[in-house]
Amino acid sequence: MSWTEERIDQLKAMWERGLTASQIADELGGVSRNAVIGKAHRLGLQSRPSPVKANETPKKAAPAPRKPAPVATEAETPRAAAPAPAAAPVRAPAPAPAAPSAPASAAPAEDAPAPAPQPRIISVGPGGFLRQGPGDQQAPIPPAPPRRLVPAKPSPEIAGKTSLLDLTERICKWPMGHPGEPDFHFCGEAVNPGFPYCVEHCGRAYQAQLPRGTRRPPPPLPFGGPRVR
DNA sequence: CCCTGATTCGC
DNA sequence: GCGAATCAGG
Repeated sequence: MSWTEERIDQLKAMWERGLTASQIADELGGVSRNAVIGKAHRLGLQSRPSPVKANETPKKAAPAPRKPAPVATEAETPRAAAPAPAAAPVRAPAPAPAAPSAPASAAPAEDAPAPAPQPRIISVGPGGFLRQGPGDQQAPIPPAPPRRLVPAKPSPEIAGKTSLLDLTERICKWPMGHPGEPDFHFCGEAVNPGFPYCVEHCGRAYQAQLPRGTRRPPPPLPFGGPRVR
């Protein structure tokens, strides 16, 4: 597979929607998770909260000398120049713990040496909209209407259920409900190793065939029959 | 173990 | 440019 313009668009959209690289990968198909990540980086899409990127401590030597430098001879250049330890990157979090009993209008503290620039206090209203003060209107708000290439919301009934997108090789794919119904989803249990279903549903799916003539209630099947749950 | 994203580096 | 291999945190 190659990165056609269309596939790149999908990648961008999904990446920006916060889907994981894995999800994106098997959604696009034909590419690996790594390919997706690699492409994303090359595209300049960058990092959403990465689990492994939290700390930026420049301590210690190179973290991953992938190439174990070919046998360094003793003639190794004497290294004495220690790179400047880089002054602490002045981070200005200014959490501004609003003192409960201190009305903001109170003493302006005339001699306050460093009245840390009070961070804009914004709040999030219902629907995720940012509330802003009257004077806060920031003109250029280009919320770049990202084209939804995929349904934005799965419908509330599905929330918390195992949807098609959640299926992996180790998730039970036994359908719950009927396809097309609003609450149709999948079992989602851990799979019975080597099977597409969990143990319970393997029991339903795989039943030894008894000799002909033996009257038995037909085994409940995933589809077709009356509701199976 | 599983997952995640980041990075490196041979192709 | 691509992506497997590897690293590293959760």
